[in-house]
Amino acid sequence: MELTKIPTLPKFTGGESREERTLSREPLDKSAFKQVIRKMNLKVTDQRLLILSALHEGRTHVTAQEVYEIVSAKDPEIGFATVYRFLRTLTEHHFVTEVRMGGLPARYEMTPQSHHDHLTCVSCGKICEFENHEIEALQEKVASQFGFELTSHVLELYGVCPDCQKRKKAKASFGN
Amino acid sequence: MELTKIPTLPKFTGGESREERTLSREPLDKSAFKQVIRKMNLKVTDQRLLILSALHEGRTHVTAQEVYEIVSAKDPEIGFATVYRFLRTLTEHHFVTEVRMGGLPARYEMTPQSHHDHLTCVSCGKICEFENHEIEALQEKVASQFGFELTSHVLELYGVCPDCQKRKKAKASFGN
DNA sequence: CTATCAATGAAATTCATTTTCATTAAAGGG
DNA sequence: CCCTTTAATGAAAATGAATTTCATTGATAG
Repeated sequence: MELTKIPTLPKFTGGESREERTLSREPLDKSAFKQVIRKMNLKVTDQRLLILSALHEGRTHVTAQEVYEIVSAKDPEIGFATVYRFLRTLTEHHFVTEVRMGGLPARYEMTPQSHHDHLTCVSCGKICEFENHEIEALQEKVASQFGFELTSHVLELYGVCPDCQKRKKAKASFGN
Repeated sequence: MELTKIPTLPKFTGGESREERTLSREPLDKSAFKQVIRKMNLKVTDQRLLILSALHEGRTHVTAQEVYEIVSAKDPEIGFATVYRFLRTLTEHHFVTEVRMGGLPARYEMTPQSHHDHLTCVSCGKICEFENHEIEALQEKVASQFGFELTSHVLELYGVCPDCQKRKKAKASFGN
């Protein structure tokens, strides 16, 4: 029986301030980014290198606007459309994954090596990532029962995080 | 062990033309719609009754634009904003469920009595509905492991439907 | 029947996203 | 290294869904 993978400290990637963890990936140098761009048959430009490094070093789940602000700090000449276009291209080539919730602006993250889904607090916006092979297996099973070849899925759980549960209880008792 | 519920005929709700099945609910009369509106502490208007009947009789997963066109046919005076506003209100009160896929316009359906998730064909847009209690149970488990109280979830599976698989194979062999 | 206040319709607005187009610059061959 | 080709860029305009505004209309309680 496969167990749900639970990190020793829940990966709360965010909080009231919408801060998220910074990624601690192995440092990818410029030439690695160039490889990525060349794999897509695109020309290597400073703008694209900047965007990739922003995605790589920055926090996960950034909006296009946020990426634009990050790269603008290093090169004020860079255009918004360039960021948008490249994010779309990266998404189409699956180097980046687009996450959309409700009608909010799309958020982007480097496509994670190990697939994960999201558990989001409806009260404060915290995002926990999780991975559950049992659920994945059942999804495959459902698809195959309908004769589908599964290509991808979106699983977003919404709930109230422990902190917000406490906060609500505190407020409730204060109110009485 | 709970089995995935599979209808005798897969509920293919759509096809190339984006047609979807019409619902065969027990006929709700006007007074039932009035009840729904009154439950929300809203005033009963002809427009709202029209919108409800369009949602009830029409196909599932309609866009606001489609609802507008349906009700326009019966009452050309009706405004787009009225449709939008009422769909939002219905959604907030959980009488209607909003489904968003990618950046496409939101689609609405009467909130299903038995919860179901969607299996969508990325090639032709067909939507199959399914229900899997094992997956639901595992979702609860994951949430509780993070200390969350689960309030809702979105599970969308994407794949290639049997028809499109055949079509692609046919095209491939024709090409050689 | 009348007053009150929500609901409506038309149009304007917002905001994310996408496209246009003139200019700039990457990459490959000489 | 220079030139040519063609893609990439940046600014601005365009698009399109969603939302809001506001003057008018109409539902409902008394």
